[in-house]
Amino acid sequence: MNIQHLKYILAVDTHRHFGKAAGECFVTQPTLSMMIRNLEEELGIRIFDRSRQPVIPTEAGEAVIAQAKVIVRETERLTELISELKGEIKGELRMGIIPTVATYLLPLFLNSFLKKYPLLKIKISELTTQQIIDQLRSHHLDLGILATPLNNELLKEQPLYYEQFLVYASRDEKMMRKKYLLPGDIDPNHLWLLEEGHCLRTQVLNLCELRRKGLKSSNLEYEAGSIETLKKMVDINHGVTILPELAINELSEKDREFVRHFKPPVPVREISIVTYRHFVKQRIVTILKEEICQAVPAEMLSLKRKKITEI
Amino acid sequence: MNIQHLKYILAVDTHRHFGKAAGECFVTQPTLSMMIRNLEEELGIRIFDRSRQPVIPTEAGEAVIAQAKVIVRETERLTELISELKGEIKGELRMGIIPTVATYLLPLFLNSFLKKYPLLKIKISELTTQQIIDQLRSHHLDLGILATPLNNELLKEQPLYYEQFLVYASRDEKMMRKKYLLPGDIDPNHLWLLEEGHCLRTQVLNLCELRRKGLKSSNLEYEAGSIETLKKMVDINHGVTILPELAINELSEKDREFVRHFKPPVPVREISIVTYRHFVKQRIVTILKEEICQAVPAEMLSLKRKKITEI
DNA sequence: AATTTGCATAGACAAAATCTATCATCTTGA
DNA sequence: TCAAGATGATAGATTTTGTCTATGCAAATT
Repeated sequence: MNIQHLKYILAVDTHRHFGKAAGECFVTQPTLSMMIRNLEEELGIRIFDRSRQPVIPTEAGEAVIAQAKVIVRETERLTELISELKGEIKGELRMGIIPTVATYLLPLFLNSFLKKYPLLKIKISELTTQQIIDQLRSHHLDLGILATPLNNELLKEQPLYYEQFLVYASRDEKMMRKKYLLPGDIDPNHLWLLEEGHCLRTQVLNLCELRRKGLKSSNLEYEAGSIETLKKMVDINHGVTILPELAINELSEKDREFVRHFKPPVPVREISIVTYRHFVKQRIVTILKEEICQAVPAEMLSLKRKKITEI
Repeated sequence: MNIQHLKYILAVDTHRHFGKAAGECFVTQPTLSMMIRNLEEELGIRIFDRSRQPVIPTEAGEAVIAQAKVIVRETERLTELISELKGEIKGELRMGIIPTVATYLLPLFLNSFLKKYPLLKIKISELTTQQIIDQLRSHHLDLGILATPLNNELLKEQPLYYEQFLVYASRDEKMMRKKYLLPGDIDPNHLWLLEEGHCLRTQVLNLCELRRKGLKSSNLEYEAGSIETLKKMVDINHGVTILPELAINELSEKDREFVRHFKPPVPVREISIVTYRHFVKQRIVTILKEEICQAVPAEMLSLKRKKITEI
């Protein structure tokens, strides 16, 4: 039994067809048939039932295929590891990123990063924090970029930057007369929030020490799906919202009039690269980290006069 | 790269000597040298530093060896799985068992079990509950026999039997005049306990609703290392102790005078076979379970008029 | 009945793994 | 210091394994 045998049975399992499976393995159909028959003889069990069309795995075959998948996956990890050890920056990097970071961070570094490492294929998915954690665990993602700390022993967090929360409000909000605000200055009944699932929503609730109950219900209940929408709600319907620093940087000169800072130590969210414990492409992560840290404003890299908001 | 290559590098890593490693792999030294050189060329990295004696892995080699171990281990699991699928009862079964069970349970089934399945090699270690859980997780054990429930999602528990707790006390204990006892009848200051680490100790403390504080300290502090010792302490120094049912079965006719039952529902401990989630030798476990259930008294198999004591 | 589809078989060939014999280098101790 | 021993590398022969092309056979389809 060798790894090739296992790849053959996985291909047949996938295609349920010897000819197509052979094509995927870049061998002829007789070769693949022979190899699988040899393996079945060596193991002493039948893996596929060829009497039915399309072929299906036997009951025993199902179990063997499941374990074969584990082995093939681990050999792939070995080749990734070796590529990593040789300092090669290539292959595939599957990245999960929370939406409230993605919109503003990706444009800052992605293009130059792709140009610098043309052999690296990057797959990005916008996901919630929980989805990222799940998919790191199931090996569907290599790394996540999200707000930390997560307090999960199986995950490794490498902080990237600390992003201020800022207040964006309409002119008629009382507090807008002050220069520096405290969380208590915000009227919870005028506060626009993101919809459930966004960790930014939870952080804003924590920051304002609200649990979102006992609030007066107005004639409009609306929970925004993006930061862009939050801002528009303030522009059109008045009220107040809390935006992350990178979103502010994109505002026009005129809109910045409606931004107020918190009083130091300013509340921030910690944005980190998160990987699973035994992750092998550590070098790629280091490079990615450097690239991002160069792309964001330098003052965001330190924690001076800042205070991390829990998720 | 194939599995054989990986086994070769693991052998060299183990022996730090090409000749000995070749012997372990049942090939000649030139074959092994050649294979490893081929692999190193294919991967493009040097795995062993042969300039030193004995040979040592390079830094990169250490990482490759670690991942190779994972792969080889998973292929071993595949062959175990296949053996299992073929209904063969052979190979190695590494079993962890808590001491308070081992002493009394093993003699009941082990000999006949070994005779029935001569191809099965059984390795038994007496370990604490925590050690068993750790070693199941690290794959150093295939299964554990211990008191449950453990409330651990990664582990699968298959209850074997429910073992009564019984009181063994010297004649001068007041409660010995009653026929059926309640936990409250036991004088905590006269109670002999096993040393820390035994789950039986914890269960006895739970049963008597003690946390072992606020007790008068006598001029003798002694925590026993085995049930046999507990009994002797009662015999010689008077007092009371709590023994599991199987230990009672071994007492002489005379000693049984000093045994009292609890009032129904009698407190019991649940003894189970515990395996790790993806364990493959499920059939062997089934057989073992049947064998044990035949060996213990039939009335221990049901939970009727019994109540499980938490650990 | 003829055709197509899908897997198995046979024989040839090429690649690989392994063997025996031998070499090169380094260490050790008389 | 130099021969002996230990250790790994190299060379060439041989066996084993993997793969190909060509073809066979059975079942499904037209």
